[in-house]
Amino acid sequence: MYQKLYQTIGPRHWWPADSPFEVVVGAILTQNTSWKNVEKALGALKEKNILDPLQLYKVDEQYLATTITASGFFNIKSKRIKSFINFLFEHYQGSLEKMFSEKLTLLREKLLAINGVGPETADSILLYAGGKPIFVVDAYTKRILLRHKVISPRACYSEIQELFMNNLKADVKMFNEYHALLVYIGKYYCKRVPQCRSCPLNGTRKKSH
DNA sequence: GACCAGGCACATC
DNA sequence: GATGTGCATGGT
Repeated sequence: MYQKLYQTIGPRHWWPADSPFEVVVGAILTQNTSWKNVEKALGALKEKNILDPLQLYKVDEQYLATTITASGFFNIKSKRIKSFINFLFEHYQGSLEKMFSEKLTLLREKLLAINGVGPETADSILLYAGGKPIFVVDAYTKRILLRHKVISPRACYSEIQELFMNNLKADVKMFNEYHALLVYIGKYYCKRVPQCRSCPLNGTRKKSH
């Protein structure tokens, strides 16, 4: 799959960001959110000159929330960005470089312990900001593998991640491109299946309001 | 107006 | 442990 994708589409030059720190913030902002909206929020942070560890450490959580409204879930994401920043200062004097000098498995555990950082966010940070050999699994990855009947609908994150990592050599460049290519084709060719409006099973889920 | 987007935490059973 | 739900904006 990787060879075919890479040969036909070519390198994706991921992650789209000017710095490793921007990758970290983007990884939190993009949780269940389209990248277009994330770009707006990142632009607003740059506009206010607060897209760096120290500025975000000093900034008020409420002010941060109003700055990133375009990305949606802004109250919760403001809290999550603050959680990460506090972690960064508490353990690494606000330095991403120091953070990434930590042993990979230990750092992953520490990242997962931060409120608001789950497996995909942690792995995105490790691979795309830290250049660590870890495979990122996202909604597109799961959906594509599901359509190709490579995994079961019940497959969990670690199960899918191990499928890649146990069968491929730990190559940062390849992991980077592979995931980026999956997202690229997923956006165009592997959309969610539309629900059938007339199906009586629809509407069983309560509408939020 | 409904549906969707590069998740995650938490309540409830 | 599994399942359901809130979080929210902007594009189609």
